[in-house]
Amino acid sequence: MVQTRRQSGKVSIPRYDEDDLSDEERVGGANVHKRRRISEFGKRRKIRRSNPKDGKLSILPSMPLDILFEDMSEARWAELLYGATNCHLCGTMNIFNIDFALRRRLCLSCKKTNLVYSGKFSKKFPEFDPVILDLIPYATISGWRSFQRSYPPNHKLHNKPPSKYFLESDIYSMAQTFGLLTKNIHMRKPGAKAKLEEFKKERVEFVKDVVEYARVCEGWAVEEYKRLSGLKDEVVTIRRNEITSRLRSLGYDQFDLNAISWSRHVHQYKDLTERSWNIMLPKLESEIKARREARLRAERHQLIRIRKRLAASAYRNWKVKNIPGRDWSLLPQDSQVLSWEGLGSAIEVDSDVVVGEESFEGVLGGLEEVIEKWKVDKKRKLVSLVPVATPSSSSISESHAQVQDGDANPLDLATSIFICTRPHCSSFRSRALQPVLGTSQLLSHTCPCFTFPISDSNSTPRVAAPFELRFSEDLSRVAKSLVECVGGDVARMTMKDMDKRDARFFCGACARVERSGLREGDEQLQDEEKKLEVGALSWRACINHLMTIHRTQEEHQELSDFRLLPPVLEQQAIAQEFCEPDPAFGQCAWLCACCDCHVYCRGTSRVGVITHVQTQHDVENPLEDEHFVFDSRITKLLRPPQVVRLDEETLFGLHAHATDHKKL
DNA sequence: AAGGCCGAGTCACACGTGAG
DNA sequence: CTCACGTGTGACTCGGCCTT
Repeated sequence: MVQTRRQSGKVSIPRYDEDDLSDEERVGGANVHKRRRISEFGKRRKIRRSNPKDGKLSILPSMPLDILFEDMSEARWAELLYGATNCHLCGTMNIFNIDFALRRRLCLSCKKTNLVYSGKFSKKFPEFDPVILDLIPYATISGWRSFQRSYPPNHKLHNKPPSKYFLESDIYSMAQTFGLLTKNIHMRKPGAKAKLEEFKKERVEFVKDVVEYARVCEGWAVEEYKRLSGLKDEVVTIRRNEITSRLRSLGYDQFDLNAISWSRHVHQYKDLTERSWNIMLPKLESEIKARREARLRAERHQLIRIRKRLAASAYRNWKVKNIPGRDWSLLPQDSQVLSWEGLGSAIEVDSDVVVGEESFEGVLGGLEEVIEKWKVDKKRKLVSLVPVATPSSSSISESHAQVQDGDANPLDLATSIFICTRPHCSSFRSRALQPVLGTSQLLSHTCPCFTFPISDSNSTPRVAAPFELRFSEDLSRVAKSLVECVGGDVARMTMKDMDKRDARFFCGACARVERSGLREGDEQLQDEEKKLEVGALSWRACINHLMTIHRTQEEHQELSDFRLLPPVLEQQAIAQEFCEPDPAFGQCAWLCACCDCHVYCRGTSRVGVITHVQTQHDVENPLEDEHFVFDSRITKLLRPPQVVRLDEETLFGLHAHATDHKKL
């Protein structure tokens, strides 16, 4: 709880005794001592007034005093309205809310402790007659709310009369008077009963009038507050206009003056003096300077954005003119090209130079050479990542970095499998890392691993994005075992060769799990039933199988446990595949041949690719195999493998192979 | 369920103070 | 005397709790 100044002992509690202070004394009567006490408190209250006459009785006519009560003179109203802003009960300062029904300034704290809610009266004062509540003026706002509760028109409590809160001292005082009158009745004093009835009637009338007049006064107070704040706004506006006109005459731009009009030096409820002007001027000037710089920065930023859009448009036109659509995916990203210094220097020229699309056309002439160099460098970097297996072991000692261009492209080897480890990379699918296979896929990989353009020694080195495209030794080893299974030359067999061979493998690890399941199941199984069911996997599906099924499991240890199916089963699986409709067919194995002819990318549906060709390449009636193609590699990767039955003999072969492998 | 009670947190503004 | 700045505190709001 916050301690008030009175509570902390800084302020003594003033007395506010209505009875011993006459109206005359309140507004300048003979009691100098009391007047000084009030005026001292008055000093602490500093409600700013533009006109020194404000706050005196001269403004009282604006108060609706047409209904004046005998118990409350004009002077006392003036004291209530414009007197000290201390709480009339505890003396706390800065109490601006006046309760017009109670005719007192009361702080929230006093309201909380001294107001009695009518609903609690009988419990709090069981010995008092509840009738007396009708004889006491009441507040309609408690100390817990600064407004009266109101309900929407359709609410059942919409017409509920406001809650009543009575001042505790009023209750005691009324109880005393009421008690006296009833006592007279008990004493059988003549006319006592009539006197009580008369008193009650008068008081009820009085309360009614007080409460009604309080509503009028509250309305006036709201209007008065509005009027005063309007005056205040006027003063603030005059000050602001004066300051801005002075600054304008000093040569400052209206743009920047608008920006500082809400500055705390400007937006103040104070008259502008020469002294304050001299003090604030240097501060304002530095503020204006900062604003102007910020504005110029923002304008420049906006200009650069517009120029970048123009440059991007010029680059696109250049691509259309010079690069066949199918090679676009091999080009650097637009953002990379925009930061290329050829375009960059045209974008960054001074703001007053007019830059149009044609400003970039001349520069773009030199772009092709830069891109060619970049592509060569990119390929060289990737090739350098492909390790060369030495004859003695499968460990990596050298790389293909020095391989002559005449040799077969190492990136196309079946064993050259890369993985992009960048989070949210487009090659991510179903949470498992997706391998990046083949030259075109590698070169069109969209992650900004390769800085463009390649930095020459004299240019400033750019901050490169972390290189996250990595040669995957694990997967490469698996691919190597697959190549060996089909009797291929690991150093020469390319991905295309593997696709052409189109062999079918099965996963040894999964087969062993299947076999142990059978063993535990029933010892009495027939020979036919002892046969294992395994999936017939293409070489690409093997890689996929490993990435999705075994990547997180312990079997991961036995990476290269894929085995070639016996020729009979292989033929059987291929035949089954041929007979059964491919569920992936028509779904997501279609590629655009216009922008991505030989480049692997995520396939889409047939309808999707047709729409793409129509909208992106302006082909009205796209033709299959000309504008879009079906990529069977994707279906082999995605479709569920055909199930073939493996006999014990092959399984023993598998077992022997595995133990042999371990011995080696 | 209505409606008052009550604590906690935030905001705006008046006051105190010291400098010029 | 005027002003800037820091501080104290009443006003206000919100939301949960309690009573009727």
